[in-house]
Amino acid sequence: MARINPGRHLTKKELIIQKASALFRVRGFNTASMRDLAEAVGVEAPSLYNHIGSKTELLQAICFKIAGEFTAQLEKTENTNSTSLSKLEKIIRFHIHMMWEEFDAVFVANHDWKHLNEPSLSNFLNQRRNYEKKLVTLIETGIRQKEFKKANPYVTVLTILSAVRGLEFWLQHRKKFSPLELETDMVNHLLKGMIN
Amino acid sequence: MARINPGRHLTKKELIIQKASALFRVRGFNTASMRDLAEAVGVEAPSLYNHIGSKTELLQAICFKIAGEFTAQLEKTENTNSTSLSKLEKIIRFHIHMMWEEFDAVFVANHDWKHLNEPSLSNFLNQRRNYEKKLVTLIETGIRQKEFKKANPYVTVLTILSAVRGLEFWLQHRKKFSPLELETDMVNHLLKGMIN
DNA sequence: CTAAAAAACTAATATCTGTTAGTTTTGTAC
DNA sequence: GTACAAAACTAACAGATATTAGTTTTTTAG
Repeated sequence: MARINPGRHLTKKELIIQKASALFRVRGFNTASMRDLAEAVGVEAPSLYNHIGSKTELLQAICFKIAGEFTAQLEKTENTNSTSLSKLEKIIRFHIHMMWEEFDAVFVANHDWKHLNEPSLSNFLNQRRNYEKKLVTLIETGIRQKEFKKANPYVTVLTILSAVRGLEFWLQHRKKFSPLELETDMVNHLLKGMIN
Repeated sequence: MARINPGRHLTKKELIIQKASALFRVRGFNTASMRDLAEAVGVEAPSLYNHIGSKTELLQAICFKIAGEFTAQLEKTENTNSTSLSKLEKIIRFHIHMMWEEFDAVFVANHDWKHLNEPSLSNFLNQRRNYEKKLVTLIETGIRQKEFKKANPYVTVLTILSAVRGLEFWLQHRKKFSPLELETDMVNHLLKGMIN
C-alpha cells in the first residue's frame, strides 16, 4: 500500500494524533482500538508503530497539548493590566473558542485523562489543579476589589469551568446557532445572571 | 465460599448494581471488568450471572434509574403553581441534591450512557432530550413573563445543567465545604450572576 | 541507477474480555 | 434429616486487545 499522505502541513505523527483525537472523542480511549485508528489513517495497525511509541503516548500528546494551550493563555491574561472582570471574561471566551476550534482534542483531554499512565497522570492533574488555583486567586482578587459578589471562589470557578465545558453536548448535536450568539449569551449568563 | 450477604435492605442484584456503580464511576464502564466487579462483590465472576443477565444490563439499570428520578422530579415540579423562577430554582437544587446522594450512579449515567445497546441507547437519549426540551419551555415561559432576561433558552439550559454537573469534580476531590454553602453559592451564581 | 532509509506489510503472541457449561456447595422447607 | 432450589464454584471458549518480530515495498539521496 502507498505511504501515508500527511497532508500539507502535518507530519505523519501529527496526522495520526489528529485522527486519534477524532476517534477517541467518538468511541472513547479504551473502546477505540488501534485497528480502528489504523483504518482511519489508511494503514494496517502495526504500521502505526513506525511513527508512535504506544497508544498511551497518543493520549499523552493530546492531553498535554490542550493543557499547555490553556495554561499559556491563562498566564498571558494574568500579565495584562486590566480589571479582574475583564480578565475573567477573556478567559471564558478563550475556553469557548477552544471548544470550537479544537473540539476533538479538548473533549478527549476532558474525558480520557484518567487513562494516562504515571507519571503523566500526576503531571496532568497537577497542571489542572494549578490552573484552577490561579483562577481562584483571580476571583478572590475580584471579590476583594468589590468587582465580584462575595461567594466561595472555588464554587465560582467550578461553575464557570463546568458550564463552558458543557458546550461538548451542543457541539456533538450540531445545534445551529452561531458561535457568536452562543458566546455572548453564555458569558452574560455566567457574569450577570439570568434574572430580570 | 459463603453466599453474598446482601445487607439489610438490598437484594443481591441491587448490591451488585451498587458495587457496579462505584466501580464504573472510578474505572469507566469499558475499563472495569466483570472480574473486577466480582472481586468487589466478593465472588467469582461467573457467579454474578446467577443474578444478572449481562454487563450491559447493569449499565441499563444504572442509567434508567437515574433518568427516571430526574424525569419524575421535573414533572412533579412542573405541576405546581409557582413562578418560573421558583420552579427553576427547585430543579437546580434537586440536581445538586442528586449529585450528593447518588453520586456514583449519576456519574455513570452522565459518562457511560454511550455504551448502552440499542434500543436502550435511543431510549435514554430520547428521555434526556425530552428533559432538556421541558426545561427550555420553562425558560421560554419565564422570559415571556419577564422573569428572565432575554437570551437563547437552549444556551441557558445548557449552562445550568453543565454547571451543576461539574460537581462531579468537586465530589471526586472531596473538597471540604458543606453542601449547603455550595448549593447556595451555585444557585445564586446561576440565577443572579457574580458581578457586584 | 544504486544504496540507504523510511515505512508499509504479514504473521504471531500473550493477555484480557464477557460469557457458558457443568458441578458442587449452601441454605430452606417440610 | 432429606429433598429442592439457590447460588456459589472450576474449567473453558471464542474473540478482541496492544504490541513485537521479521520481511517487503516504497521513497529519498547521491
